[in-house]
Amino acid sequence: MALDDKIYELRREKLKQIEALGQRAYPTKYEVPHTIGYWRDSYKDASAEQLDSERPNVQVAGRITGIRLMGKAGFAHLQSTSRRDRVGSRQIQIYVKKDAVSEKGFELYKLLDIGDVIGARGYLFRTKTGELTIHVEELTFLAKDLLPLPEKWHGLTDVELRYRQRYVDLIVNPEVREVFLKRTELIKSMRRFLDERWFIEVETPMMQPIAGGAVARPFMTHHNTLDMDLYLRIAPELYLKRLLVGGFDRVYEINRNFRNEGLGWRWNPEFTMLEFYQAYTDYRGVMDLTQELITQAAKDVNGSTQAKWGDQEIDWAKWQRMTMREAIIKFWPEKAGAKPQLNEFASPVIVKSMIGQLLNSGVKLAHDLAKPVGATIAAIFEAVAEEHLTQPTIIYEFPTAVSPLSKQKPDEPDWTERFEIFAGQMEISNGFSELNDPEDQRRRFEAQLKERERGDEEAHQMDEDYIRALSYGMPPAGGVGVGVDRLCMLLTDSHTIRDVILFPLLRPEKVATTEDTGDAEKKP
RNA sequence: GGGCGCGUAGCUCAAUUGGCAGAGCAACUGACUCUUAAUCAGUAGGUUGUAGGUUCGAUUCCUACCGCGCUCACCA
Repeated sequence: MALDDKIYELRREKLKQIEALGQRAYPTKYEVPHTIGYWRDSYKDASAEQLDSERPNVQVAGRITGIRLMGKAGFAHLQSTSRRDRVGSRQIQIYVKKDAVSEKGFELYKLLDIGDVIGARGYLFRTKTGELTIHVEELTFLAKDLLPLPEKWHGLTDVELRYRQRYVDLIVNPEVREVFLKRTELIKSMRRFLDERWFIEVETPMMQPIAGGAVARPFMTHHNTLDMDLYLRIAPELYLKRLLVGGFDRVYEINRNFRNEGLGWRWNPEFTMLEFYQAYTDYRGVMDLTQELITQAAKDVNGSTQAKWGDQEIDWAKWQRMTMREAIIKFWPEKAGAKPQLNEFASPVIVKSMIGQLLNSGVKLAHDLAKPVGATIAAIFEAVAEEHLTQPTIIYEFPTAVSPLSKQKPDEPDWTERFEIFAGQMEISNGFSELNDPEDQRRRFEAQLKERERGDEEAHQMDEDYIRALSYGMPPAGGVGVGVDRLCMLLTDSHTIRDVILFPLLRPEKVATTEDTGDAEKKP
C-alpha cells in the first residue's frame, strides 16, 4: 500500500470519528458574514486592551494551513478562499482551548489535519506575541482533506504536478492564485472599457465549416447527425464582421481560439483572444483605442502603468510608434552592413539582397523566396526587430501579401492599413482597416488559394458566404485582436503562457506502467 | 518533429570512483493550556519513471520507451 493510500485510509478513519462527535462529514452550508481578510484589515491596528474590552464576535471559514497542538490547547492557521482576501490578509490564526470549546470541540480539534476546511466562531484577541487571533468558542467541521498537501515552506515546485493538479498549486502557492485573480481583473477591465463605449459583447461559432480569419492550421472535428466535418475556430473575425454588415456597429468577443500548432512559452493550442470591431473608423482609430484599452487594463490590474518584466520594467504609459519599414531600418544589425533606405522596400531585387546581407552576417531568418516579396519583408522585420521590442510599440503598415483581410493604403497598394502591438518581445495585438470591397476580398482569397495550391496549408480558404455578406455593404471599420493570455503574462511577470492558463494542455497522465513498454523493444 | 537536460519517500532534496538508499517537513504514538518552520521522546514510510542490457554488484554505465522542462522549426 502506497503511503498516500495509508494516509487516505487513516484520514477516512478520522472522518468517521468526527462524525461520531456529532459533526456531519460533508455538511451543506456555513454562515460566513465576513471574510478572514475583513477581520484582519478591520482590526489590524487594534491593541490587545481594545480587543479585550470590545471582544469582537467573528465567524469565518477556511482551509487549515498549519496546526500546532500543545496538550489541552492549540493553534491553527486558517486560509481564506474568498476572492476579496488577497495575499497579506488571507490567513488568520485561531486559538482552541479545551476549556473554551468543551470536551467534544477539543476532540474535533485533535482530529483535524492540515488541509481540512473548517468554520470557526469566537472572538478576536491578540496573543502575547501580538498576533491577531480568534479565540474559538465553536468549531464546525466542513470538509476533510484525505490526501496530504505538499510540504509547507518549499511548497509545490514540480512544474508538471503544478499544471496537472492546479488545485493543489492554488492551495499552496499564493502567488499563483494572485496571477489568476489578476487575469480576472484584466478581462473585467477590458469588458468594462468596451461596454462603456457602447460595444456589444457577442458569441460567434467556435465550430466552423471553414476555419477563417487568420493564418493557422485548424483542429478538425465531426458532427454525427449532420455527418459534417467542422473546424474549431482559429479566429472569430469573419463572423464579427458579418455582424458589422448586420448593423451591430460596435461588437466584441472574448473567447477561445484553437490552433493546431507547436507549443512554447508563448503558445498554447487554445488561447483567449479579445476581438473588437468598430464601424466608421479606420486602423488609426482602433490603434488609439487599443492603446487606451491596454493602458487602462495595466492600471486596473496592477494599480500602476509600471509592470515588472523579468529584470526589466515595462511602462504601459509610454508607447512608441513606427512603421514596419522604419523598424527594419532602426533595428538593422550593424554586422549586416549598410542600412536599407525607405524606398528600397519597393524593389524585390533589393529586398532579396537584404536577405543575403542578413544571412551572410549570421542572422537567423526563416524565409521562402518563392513567396511574395511582402512576405519576405515581414520575415525580415521579425528577424531583426521583434527581439528589441520590450516597451509597448505599435508597428504599422504591413505588406499586403501577408494581410489578406486588411485595406490597402490608398497611395501604396503593396502596403495595408494594419498595425501590431509588441511588448516584452511578443506580439500581443493585431488590427487593421477592414477590407470591405467584396471583389477585392475575392481576389485576396484567390491569391491565398494559390498559396494553398503551392502547399501552404495555412493559407486562407475561400469563404463565399463572407463575400456575400460584404456584398450587402459593410460600413468602413477598424478591427483589432488582443492576445489576452500574452497580455496577462506581461502584466503578471509570467514568462510562460502556462502560468496564466489554469489548465494548460499536457499529455495524458500515464496510468499503466509495464504492459505498453514491456515487449516494445526486444532485439532479435 | 529535431537537439539538450531532468525523473530517488506524500513534498523539497542528498547519496564519494559502480559497493548496506538517507535527511528535513508531512504522517503515526506519547508529553505539553500563548504556539507560529512550536518543542521534546519514539515509530513507520522506497520495485530509485518503465522495460531490458553490461557487471560479482547499478540510483550511478549502456539501449529503448514513458512523462516533464529548455531550445529550434511552424505559429499569435
